[in-house]
Amino acid sequence: MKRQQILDAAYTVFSRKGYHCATVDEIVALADTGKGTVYNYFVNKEQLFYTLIKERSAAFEAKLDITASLAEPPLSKVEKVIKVFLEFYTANADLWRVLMHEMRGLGNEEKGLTQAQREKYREKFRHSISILEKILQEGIEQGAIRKCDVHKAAHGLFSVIVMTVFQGCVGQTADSIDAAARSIADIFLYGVAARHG
Amino acid sequence: MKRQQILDAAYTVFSRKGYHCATVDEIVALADTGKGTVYNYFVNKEQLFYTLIKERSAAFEAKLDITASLAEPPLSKVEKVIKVFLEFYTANADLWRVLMHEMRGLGNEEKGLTQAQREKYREKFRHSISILEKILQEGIEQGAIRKCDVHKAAHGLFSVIVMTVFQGCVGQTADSIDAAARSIADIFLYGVAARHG
Amino acid sequence: MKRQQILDAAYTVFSRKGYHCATVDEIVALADTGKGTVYNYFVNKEQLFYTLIKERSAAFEAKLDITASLAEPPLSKVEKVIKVFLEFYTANADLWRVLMHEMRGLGNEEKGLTQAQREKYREKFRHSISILEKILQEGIEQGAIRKCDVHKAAHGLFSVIVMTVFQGCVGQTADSIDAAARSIADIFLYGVAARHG
Amino acid sequence: MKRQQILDAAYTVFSRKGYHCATVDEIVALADTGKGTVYNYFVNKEQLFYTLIKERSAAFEAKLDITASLAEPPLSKVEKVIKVFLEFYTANADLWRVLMHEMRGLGNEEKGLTQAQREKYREKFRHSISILEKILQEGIEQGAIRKCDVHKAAHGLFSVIVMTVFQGCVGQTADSIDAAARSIADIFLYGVAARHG
DNA sequence: TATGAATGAGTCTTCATTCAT
DNA sequence: AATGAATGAAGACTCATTCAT
Repeated sequence: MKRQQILDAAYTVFSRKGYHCATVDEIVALADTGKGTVYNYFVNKEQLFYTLIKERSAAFEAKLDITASLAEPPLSKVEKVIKVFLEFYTANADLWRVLMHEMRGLGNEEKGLTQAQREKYREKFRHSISILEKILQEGIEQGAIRKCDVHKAAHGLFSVIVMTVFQGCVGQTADSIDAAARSIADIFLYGVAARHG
Repeated sequence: MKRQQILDAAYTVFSRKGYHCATVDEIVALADTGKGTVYNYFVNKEQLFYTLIKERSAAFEAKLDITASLAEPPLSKVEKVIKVFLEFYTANADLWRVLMHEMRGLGNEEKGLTQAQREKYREKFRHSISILEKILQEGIEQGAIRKCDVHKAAHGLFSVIVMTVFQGCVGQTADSIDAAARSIADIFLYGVAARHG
Repeated sequence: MKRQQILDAAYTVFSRKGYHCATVDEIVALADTGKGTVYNYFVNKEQLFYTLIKERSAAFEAKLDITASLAEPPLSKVEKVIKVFLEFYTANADLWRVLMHEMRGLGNEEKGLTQAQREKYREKFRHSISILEKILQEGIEQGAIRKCDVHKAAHGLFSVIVMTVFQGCVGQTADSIDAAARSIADIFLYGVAARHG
Repeated sequence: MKRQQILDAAYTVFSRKGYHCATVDEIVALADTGKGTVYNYFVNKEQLFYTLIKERSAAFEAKLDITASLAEPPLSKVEKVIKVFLEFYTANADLWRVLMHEMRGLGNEEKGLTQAQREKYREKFRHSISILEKILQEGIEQGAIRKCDVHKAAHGLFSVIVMTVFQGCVGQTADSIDAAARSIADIFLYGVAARHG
């Protein structure tokens, strides 16, 4: 119970302040617990952050895998999977923004995240993108998507999704997410160029 | 001279460590100067960071404006402007990643950047995106680009460019940038959907 | 307990060095504690100083009020109250000298004391002097003291007391204080001029 | 010429900020000169301060000596000498307040003033007080002043003068100074006690 | 298990002083 | 003589982490 309180508080504080500006003191105050308690459940600030990310993304990753393996026409599957992404990212936009920043840090091992830790985070993103690749590849094989570098295309799609969210272009309502998913899918699939003929 | 040494060192350290983990001590060590010297030229760490951003982006912004006002077919102008973006962002990827993170309201007013300061940074991005909008709008008027929400489309394009760079998908060579620009323009303009007829 | 150790050390260091030259490091060393501990109990150096003043003067102020309200002949009450002042000021001469210096608007708002803080300190002195005024006024009403501007006279008396202490003219022994009190009272009440008649 | 500009600026800044909060930068800015120039004329901040004190008090000390050796009735000589004090101290109140504070510092030799330096300052005050003693002693010998500890009495008188000034009870006009001198002389000579008979 | 007082390494920033021009 | 860029020692304050209760 205390553990969950701490994780919830950590979610709020990390989201608001970023990894470095978030202080254990603030998390503790919000979690209504003692500072020592945090260190009973988590070995340090970094591992608290990691645990938070892991637990928050678990359900999303499961849903992503399921969506990818549905039997469905490629183009509509693309839109569906975009929606799954948007649902998760809009709900966790702030925390994930923080995560994406911290992942970079070629910084020293002392501050910021450990190199090893960072690799774990990166793996998560790679997994997500590989799902998109798989779907695109499927589409190509079925002739619904034109031949292209699926890796780059998947990356591009992922980027647009993430940026759309991070730029605050999507609301949190189901409708808003639906509309954004359609809009992204439309541009991604058909481009912005005028079609002649 | 010392001023430039400091700015160069700051570029390296901020890029590697991010704004918070970068220490003045490290910048000073790399710049091969005394700590006091930094404070002779810059009022504090934040203003050093800001100056860095401003000086690094000046040439880029000028070039962007010029490119936007060239008389040229819309579609090829899109590709050209994408190239301008890519050239700048690949050369400054790490620092801009840091900037984009700090710009978010994260962190308290004390640490991190001032609210007022952040607004200045945001203005830079707004300007870049407005250039894209202008070009797209031009394309629509000339019938080269299909009607769409230019603001959203510009945002999307900007996002793809930035993300492409930040994901490390582009090398620093002119060839690599050319290829990436073409690839982004291609997907952005024509989408990934197979064209039938 | 640590709190008291810190206050005791702060008393010594502030008394010896003055507000500005006193360093937290030195206080910490003397208090035999860690630097962070100081900041657990006091928000900053200034508030540590203020707390010190407040706690040290509390007992004195209480005693002053009591002495002022005793039923006693005015002239002997004047001597008594002078003694109360001397007892306190001789015991805290160094720290109070520091306080009186800092109270002046000297120094910028950043360093030194806040304007607001200074006002609090000044209030303490105003209170002390008003007690003297009250006693002198009483004396005038009872015909024991000749009519004069009580505010100025109280100020003058206060000044003599404080200066006597600050000039180091009084020892710490009860006898020394008694003698000084009598001497001050004598000159203040009867002047130094020879009386003819 | 530069030398005098620096001394004038130093007077202003030391008076306003106190010894420690005054910065060489500020003095230099006010003196409209270069920082190095200060160190051409004065060996360091402390010696600049000392020089300032010395030059400012020279005329006063001369006048004091003259006044003391005038052939004049003791009581009126007391009032005259009080006036000399008041004239000087009201004109230099802020700087002398600063001086009196710095003189104390039992502080370390590093910051604040040197022990040796402090002794020089103290000597100045001792001299002033000894003048008062001399006048009082003269008065006693001539029967105008009742027998008392002249050292203590001189100290007391000096204290009242200084405090009167420091408390801001005296204006800078000749009239204000005259009035204050008479008032101090009156209380000092005749006391505040009612005279019966 | 829960707590929070204690800690000190690490950070930014200031400022008197020097010295080459 | 005049200058001001360069310097670094020193100081206030923060915060993740520990450990005794």
